[in-house]
Amino acid sequence: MKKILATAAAGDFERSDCPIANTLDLIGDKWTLLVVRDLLFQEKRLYGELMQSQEKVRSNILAERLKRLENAGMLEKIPYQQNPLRHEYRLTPKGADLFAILKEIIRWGNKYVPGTTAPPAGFLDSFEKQATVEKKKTRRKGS
Amino acid sequence: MKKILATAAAGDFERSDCPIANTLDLIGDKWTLLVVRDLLFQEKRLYGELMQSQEKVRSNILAERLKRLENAGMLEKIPYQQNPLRHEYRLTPKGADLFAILKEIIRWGNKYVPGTTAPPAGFLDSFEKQATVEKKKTRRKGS
DNA sequence: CGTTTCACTTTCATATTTAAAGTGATAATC
DNA sequence: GATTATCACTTTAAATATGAAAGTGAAACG
Repeated sequence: MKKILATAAAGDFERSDCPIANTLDLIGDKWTLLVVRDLLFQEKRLYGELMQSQEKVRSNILAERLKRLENAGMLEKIPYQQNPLRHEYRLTPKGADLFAILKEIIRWGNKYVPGTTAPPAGFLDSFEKQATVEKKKTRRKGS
Repeated sequence: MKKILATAAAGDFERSDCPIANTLDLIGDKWTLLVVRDLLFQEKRLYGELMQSQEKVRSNILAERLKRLENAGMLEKIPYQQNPLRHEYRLTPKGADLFAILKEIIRWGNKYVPGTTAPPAGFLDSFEKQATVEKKKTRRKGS
């Protein structure tokens, strides 16, 4: 009666030993990298915040992607209160390292897809190699 | 009786103005970038060659992805003989520019997915900014 | 006690993917 | 010259994933 929740990514055997194929098995869809984008660039931490994306991700898809990212060790679910139990999501170094991929996707998109907005100058640089470092204090509650 | 073949990518309206979202609408799946990989790094040009991928792409998927890439202006289908009409596939500059994204995906995969093979040293550099330049002559048939 | 909010989960219709077989135009073999 | 093979796809049917919407449980609010 459970549901095994083993959508590849887990211990299913690989399609090949190609780093591209294996990476696509983890992030090769239309939503995963948007979640990472929000966690990384928008510094969203809560489920409700992640639901606010411009692309209107559906609740079931978001929940499933968060679970996948967590299972793959790219995301951590950290409890920050009891009653009701609530947690925040944070990228691990593995997840935050997707930054380099995201950066090139942004560059390509801005160059070839008309109408896409470019991040303000210098914006990406600020995430360059410290993406996983704590932001300011640990900042909670008050935006 | 036709089939409109308008799987997003075409003139469907966008999810947002985010370059990541828009790029994912073009390449955000498990196969498209593998096709680009073969065209770019393996220098495959024919349908039959592309079918040989380690990941065993299905014929219908390959055909559909080639069509999508072509519709999106990332790929050109160039006839090289009549009777029977045959063509080769070549990336346009837009398609070849996916190189930067691929390179970061390879880097990430090699770093975080155990068992993935890394390209030989210097291999990627040779594609750096001349990815679209004609390779050698135009080489056909032999080799 | 009744209504809200938050963080999901469930359900169900639709869309995409997988797997496998089929098709049409030649080219090669018997 | 009929049979078989090859290439480049297409079609079909079943399995899986996604999209849209409604539902759930545990507080917190009024």
